[in-house]
Amino acid sequence: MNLRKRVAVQITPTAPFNFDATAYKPSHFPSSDNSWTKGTYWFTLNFQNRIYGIRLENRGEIETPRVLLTIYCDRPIEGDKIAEIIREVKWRFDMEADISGFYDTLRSDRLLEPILHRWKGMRVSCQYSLYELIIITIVLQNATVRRSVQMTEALLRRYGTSVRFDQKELNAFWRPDSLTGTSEDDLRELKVGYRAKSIKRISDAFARLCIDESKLRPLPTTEAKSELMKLYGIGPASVGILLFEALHRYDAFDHISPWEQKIYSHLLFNSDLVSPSQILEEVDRRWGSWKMLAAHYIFEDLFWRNKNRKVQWLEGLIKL
DNA sequence: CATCAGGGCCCTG
DNA sequence: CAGGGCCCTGAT
Repeated sequence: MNLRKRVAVQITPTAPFNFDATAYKPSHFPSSDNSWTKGTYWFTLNFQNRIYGIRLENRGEIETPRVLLTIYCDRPIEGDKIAEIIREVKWRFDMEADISGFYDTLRSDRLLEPILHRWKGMRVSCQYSLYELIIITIVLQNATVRRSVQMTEALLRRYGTSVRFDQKELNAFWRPDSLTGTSEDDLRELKVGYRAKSIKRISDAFARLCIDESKLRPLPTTEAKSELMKLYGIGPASVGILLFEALHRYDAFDHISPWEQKIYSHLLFNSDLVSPSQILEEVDRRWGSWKMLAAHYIFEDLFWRNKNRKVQWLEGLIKL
């Protein structure tokens, strides 16, 4: 699919805004629906039954942010569509957030202080819709990163749409109702294993509008959480990711997986292994309602440093 | 070659 | 509430 029509709009996020740290997350596994180089981020957007290519370009500075948004489509883009896409993109990259309280409150935390400085203006962000992020959390379950990548790409190749725009070739996610005629066995052929059941049942739930992202966004966290947990295959680990990344709940931190436990044990206690409950108590005490955003800063900083030059103690804790 | 765990979750007893 | 089973893969 060739997306030849385009419209460009300028966006002004709230300051401080760190473009690259917001668009590109080194802790996330790579996938063919997005691409990043310093100052530019491309991704596909399956939105309101239409497929778009999006390019974001940094046209400002951290304290005077400006982003040029270019929308690509295979047909002319109407004005009301443009407005809705702008609103959606602003939301997904948390561009209108005010996190000054985060910096003010946690400035004096010894572990965070240098990190807040290095990554000032980084926001939680997720280029995906809620449904798409759910698929990501499903393929993360009980799998190494390499296998998660394999499953994602297999699904995108089979059910997604390949689009070309701005000399990029990326895959767009399918819509939930695209899997209506698909069986679990069809999905299993893509080597997703027992996750086929979750993918099928969750896609059906979204297709039947049993769950609606726009209704979930304004809900109190506890309610949003219980709605999401009703989905087959979504448990405590996945819901944490969803609440933070898709719904921007900065305090969504009440579950720790074994690999994260090792990292927090090292960072917070300088120890090999501290119990999850002790870690949860400590992050709540130190970072309060900002605890997941704080953890996000720490993880992205860690992964970024590890990408450039291997962090010794991290070796062996994360399997790729 | 076999065995096992890996960025969980569901179900059972 | 603890623990077994689940798909598949690469590591050992």
